[in-house]
Amino acid sequence: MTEPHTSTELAMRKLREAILSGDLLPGDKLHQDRLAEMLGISRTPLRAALTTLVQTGLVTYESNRGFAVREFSFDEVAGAFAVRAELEAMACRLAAGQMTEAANQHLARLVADGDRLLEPGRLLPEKLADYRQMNVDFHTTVMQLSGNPWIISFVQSLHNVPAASDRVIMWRDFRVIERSHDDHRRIAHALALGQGERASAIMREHITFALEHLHLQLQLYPQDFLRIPAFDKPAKTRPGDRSKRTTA
Amino acid sequence: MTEPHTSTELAMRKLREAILSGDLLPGDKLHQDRLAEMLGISRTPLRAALTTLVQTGLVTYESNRGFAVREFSFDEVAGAFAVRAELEAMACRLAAGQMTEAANQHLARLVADGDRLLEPGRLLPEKLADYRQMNVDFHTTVMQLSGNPWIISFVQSLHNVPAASDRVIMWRDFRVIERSHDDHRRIAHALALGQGERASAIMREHITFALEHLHLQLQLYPQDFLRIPAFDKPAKTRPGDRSKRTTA
DNA sequence: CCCCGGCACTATGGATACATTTCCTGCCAA
DNA sequence: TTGGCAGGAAATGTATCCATAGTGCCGGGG
Repeated sequence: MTEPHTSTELAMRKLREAILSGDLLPGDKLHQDRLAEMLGISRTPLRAALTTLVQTGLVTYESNRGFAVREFSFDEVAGAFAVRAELEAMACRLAAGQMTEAANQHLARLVADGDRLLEPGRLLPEKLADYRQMNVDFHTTVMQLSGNPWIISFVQSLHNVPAASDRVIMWRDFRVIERSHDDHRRIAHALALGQGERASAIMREHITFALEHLHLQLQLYPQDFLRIPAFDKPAKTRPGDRSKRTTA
Repeated sequence: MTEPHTSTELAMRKLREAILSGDLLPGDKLHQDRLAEMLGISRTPLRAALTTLVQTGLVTYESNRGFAVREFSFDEVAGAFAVRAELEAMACRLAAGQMTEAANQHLARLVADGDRLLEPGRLLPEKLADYRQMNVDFHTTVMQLSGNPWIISFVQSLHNVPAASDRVIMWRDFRVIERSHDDHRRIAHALALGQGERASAIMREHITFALEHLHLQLQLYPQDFLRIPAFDKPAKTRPGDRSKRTTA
C-alpha cells in the first residue's frame, strides 16, 4: 500500500488495528515504554504515532499524563450517526449532478456484488469481510462522486467511532441486511436518474435506521458490545486498571 | 489558557499563528532544523507540534520529505463553505429543541453586542477584533446548543481553511456586514421560538452568501487575497524557494 | 483515627547523537 | 548538449539519555 516503511507509520497501523479490533479497550492507558517495547521500536516514533492517532480521534492525550484509548458516550455515537446521515445525504445531492456512465457502472457493479454475496439467502460468515468491503466502497464512492473532499474526510473520522462505522455489520437479522442492501440499489437508481433529493432521502434513512437498529441490537444482545465500552452500561467503575485486582 | 507550558504546545501555537497570519505561506517547506532554532527548542517537540498540525489540516506531511504549509484549491475552499452551511444548518435544527431561557439570553446578548459595534454606521477598525469575536461566539454557541460535539469539531477544522473561517470579515461593504448581522438576529429569533427549520434555512443562506460574497470580493480586490494562495491565480510557479534566487 | 506534607518512584517531555533517505551537483558518455 | 549515474551534502527518522512533572506511599501531627 502506502509504504509503511517508517517505524512511525508501522506503529500507527498496529495501534489503530489493536484499538479497532478491541485488543486495546477504551480507557486503557497507553504506556509509552511498554508499548514501545511491545512494538520493538523506541519511544520517539511511538509518540509520533500516538500524536497522530489523537487527532484521528482514536486516542486522547493530556500533557504529562500520557495517552489513552478514547472513550465514547452513547450520545457521541448517536451524534456520529446523525452527522454521517447529514453529510452522506449531502453527498448524494451533490453526486446526482456529477454522474457519468462510468460512475453509474461502478455503483451498479457494487450493487451486483452485494446481490451475489446475499444470493444464498443469508450472509455466510466467510463472505462477511467481502460484504463489509462492498458496503464501505459503496458509501465511499458516493462521497467521492460528490466532489467535496471534506465530506469524505469527516465521515472517515466518524468511522473511528465504535459501532458508527460501515465496518460494523449487523449480521444477526438477514432481512435487515437485505433491506440495507436494497437501499443501496435504490440510491444507485436515483443517482443514475440524477434525482439527488430522492437519493439523499434514502441515504438519510439508510443511516438513521442503522442507528436505530444498533440501539435495538444493543438491548437484545448486549454481550455483543462488551468490547465497545460506550455501551458498557454500568460503566462508572472503569476497567483499565486490570493490574491490581484487589483480592476479594 | 490551557497551560501552554510544554514546548510542544507552545510550538503549535506559534506555528498556527504564523500560518493563519500569513507569515508562513501555503506551500512553504517547514525545515525542522531552522524552525527548531527559530523557536528555541529542539526538533523533538517541534515534530510533535507539526504532527499535530498535520491532522488539524494546516500542514501536510510526506515521509522522508518533511512538512509543508498546506495549500488549498479554490474548490476546497468552496467545499468547506458548503459543508459548513450544511453542518451549521443542522446545528440550528437541533438547537431549536434545546433552547433554554439562558440560551436565549446568551444569543440575545451576542446580537446586542453586534448592534452596539455596528451602531456608528460603519465597522470601526479598532472594533474589528471585537466584531470578529462576537461572530465566532455566535456560531459556536448555536453549535454548542445543538448538543452534537461532532458538528463543533468539524466546523472547527474548517476554520483552518483560509478564508472559510468566521475570522474573516468582509469589511469593505458595510451593508453586507449589517445584513450578516441581521441574519444572526433572525436566527436567534427563530431559535427562541423553537422554529428549527426556519433558523436552519437562514443559517444556510447566511453561510452560502458568505461564499458568494467572498467570490465577488476576490474578483474585485484580488490584492486582498495575495496571502491566501488558494486564490493566487497564476500560481503554478509556487513561491517558497525564496532562498536561492538564481541571478537573472 | 484522619489529614497533611514530604519524599521517592515512575512516567512523560525534551535534547542530543546516530542512522537512513533524499536530492542536489557535478562528471562522464552518448 | 543532454541524459544518466555516482557521490556527497543535507534533511529526515530513530534511538538513547537526561530533566521534570505527576503519583502514591509513609510518617508525623492534629
